[in-house]
Amino acid sequence: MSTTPQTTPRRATITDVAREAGTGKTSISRYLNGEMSVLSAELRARIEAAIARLDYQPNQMARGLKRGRNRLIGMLVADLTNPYTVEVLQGVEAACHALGLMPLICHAANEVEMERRYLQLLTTYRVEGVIVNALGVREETLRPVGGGGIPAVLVDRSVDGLVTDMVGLDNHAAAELGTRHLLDNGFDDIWFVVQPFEQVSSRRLREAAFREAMSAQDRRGEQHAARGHTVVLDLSDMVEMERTLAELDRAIDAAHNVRGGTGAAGHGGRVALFAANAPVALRLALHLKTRYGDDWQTRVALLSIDDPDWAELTGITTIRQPTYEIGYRAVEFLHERIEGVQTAARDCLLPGELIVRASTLR
Amino acid sequence: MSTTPQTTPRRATITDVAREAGTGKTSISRYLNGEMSVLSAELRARIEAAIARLDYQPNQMARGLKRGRNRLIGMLVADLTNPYTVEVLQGVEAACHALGLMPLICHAANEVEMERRYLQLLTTYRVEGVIVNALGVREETLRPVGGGGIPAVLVDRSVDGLVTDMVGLDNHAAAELGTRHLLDNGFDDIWFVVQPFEQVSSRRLREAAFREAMSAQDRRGEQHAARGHTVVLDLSDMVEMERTLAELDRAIDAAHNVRGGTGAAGHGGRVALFAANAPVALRLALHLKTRYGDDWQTRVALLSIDDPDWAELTGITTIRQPTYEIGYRAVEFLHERIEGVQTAARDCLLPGELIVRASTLR
DNA sequence: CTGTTAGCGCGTTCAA
DNA sequence: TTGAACGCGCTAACAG
Repeated sequence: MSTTPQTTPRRATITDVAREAGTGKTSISRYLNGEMSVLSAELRARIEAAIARLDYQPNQMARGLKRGRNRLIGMLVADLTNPYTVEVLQGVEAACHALGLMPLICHAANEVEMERRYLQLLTTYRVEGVIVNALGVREETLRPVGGGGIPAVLVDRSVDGLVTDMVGLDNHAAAELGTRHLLDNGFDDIWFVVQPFEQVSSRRLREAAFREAMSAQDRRGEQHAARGHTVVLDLSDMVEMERTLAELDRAIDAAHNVRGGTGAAGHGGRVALFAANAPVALRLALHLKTRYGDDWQTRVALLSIDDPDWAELTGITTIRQPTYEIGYRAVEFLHERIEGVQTAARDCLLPGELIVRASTLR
Repeated sequence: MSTTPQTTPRRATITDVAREAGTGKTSISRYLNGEMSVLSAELRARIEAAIARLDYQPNQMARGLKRGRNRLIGMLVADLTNPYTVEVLQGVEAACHALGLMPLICHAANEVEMERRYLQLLTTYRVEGVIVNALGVREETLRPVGGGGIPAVLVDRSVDGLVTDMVGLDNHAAAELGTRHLLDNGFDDIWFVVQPFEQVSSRRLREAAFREAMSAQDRRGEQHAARGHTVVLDLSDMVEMERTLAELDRAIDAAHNVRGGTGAAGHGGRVALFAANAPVALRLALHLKTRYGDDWQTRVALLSIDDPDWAELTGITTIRQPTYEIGYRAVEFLHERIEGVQTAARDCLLPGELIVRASTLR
């Protein structure tokens, strides 16, 4: 059965259907748009038959060109590798489905240049709006978007100088939640590990909230104050990353021994790493496993924002983001803008949920 | 700085630019298409200025409508949750970039109905071709595609009765590779765990190759023959899944005790589970962890086709698919078809790579 | 070198 | 109820 795939036999157009049905294009158009009340049953039947016979499917491009709207929206994501992104996408798709929109997914693969190109492309294809979860966009890149250009909604991160709707995690509350959890469980040293801030506002916000929660603890006058540190880990630069991890190792060693411990598990200060997101957490877990072996969790506790599916398997505590809802809300916002809503730019901050697992319990 | 996002001020068209530059549309069109040699330097400068002043961006929809090609291809995927899919996507994107194509990603989220809708939509948007990695499509669904319709390339799975190019893993070799590895490492009982076959050819092929490799072992007359079993695990039906897992548990218990062992680790028959893909492997790992605790790997070995990032963390042996290349090749095939290549339908089977980790070593 | 003309496939008056 | 004619934004064929 190795038939040769044959060449495409030019699709039928509305004109073909009109001729086949022995009528004009207008009637076909009306039929397609459901204006049945304006068509005699007889003509409708003929049109139906003609369409079926020709296997006709209206050209959406042409329709869009005509009516000036194509029901297309762009979804620009920075990293599909991050489970967070895929989960948000589910919400986006569900909402689009409900609202009659069609999402075009564009994956920048963490490359700023790609991002720029896709944004350009979405613009020239005249999508009605875009949802952007981007890495390095600055205000200029998004110029054609938001304010003066097509409607835009930002997800997870805001862009300096760009006034648009934004929806994402309540980063402040989430980081505070995680930090409090670690403090309540008696950790002595906590490292907040985050990727280079760059233009990503959520990273900065999470780190700031972490530091704030750590100093709030000081002022509360707990019996012994825990120490907080921030480490910036660049996942895209192997060499730099290894260097940072080695440095972290030394610091952890020092913390383990500071309270006169022998260095064995549970004898020195208790150490926790607070990963700002799942990719960081994964990298840390892999590193810790390499360094301490399979029972690395007895030496260092790991807590992460994001709840990738391996978290359950590894038993690390996480703060799960309401990803589905984030995506859903983003589309709702965008839809309102497309429909012409003119209110001031809105922020929608959704709460994270602490999922306690074995890793952070005493 | 809570400025109100203002309404879209109608984008400039080619006519606007022509007027602004004091010339005709044709010249603008020529400029846009890089036919510089046919334009006086003076006119070109005026056009350039006009374009900049109006921030003009050509409408791709209109262009596509005119020239009959829009450089768009559809990428229909069944499940973005599966890391395999995302990895393939990377290859697809790279190839598209290189060939000047624009991939529209459509995510069916494992729903056959979604799949149908997206396929329909891609068709009506007149994409030049589609890459399909689908769940339940049958020949009818893909009718508009492949043979008589727009060019199509299948990824990972073929569809009965549909004659098109296909690219994916060499399932037979991969399953055999995994099975041989388990046999060589002295496992006594091996369960091949796979999702319901449905229309997914790769599942069937892998299972068949597993069984074949198991019986080939018999004929080789090894000192003691291992027993092979197949389990179908439906991840989408929680109740059914739990039932199947409980059954599997009992069978494993029996195997553990069969050689007079006490049931303690390492005393009975050695047991391995061979997961047909990553989602199955994850589900199995979670279950085993629940049942046996953190040291579940001392009781049961896990091997999986697909190499998700938690595999390294958990230390399970895997067979990594050449995902990037699969995606890249798929686009190359499709591109050839779009350009009119007429050869018979081709199959491209790429080899998997065995990555041995602690889980399956004696 | 440049502009005019005629569509691409479709929706929308407007008159019949 | 029906259909002819015009135009959406753009490209291509043909003059000048």
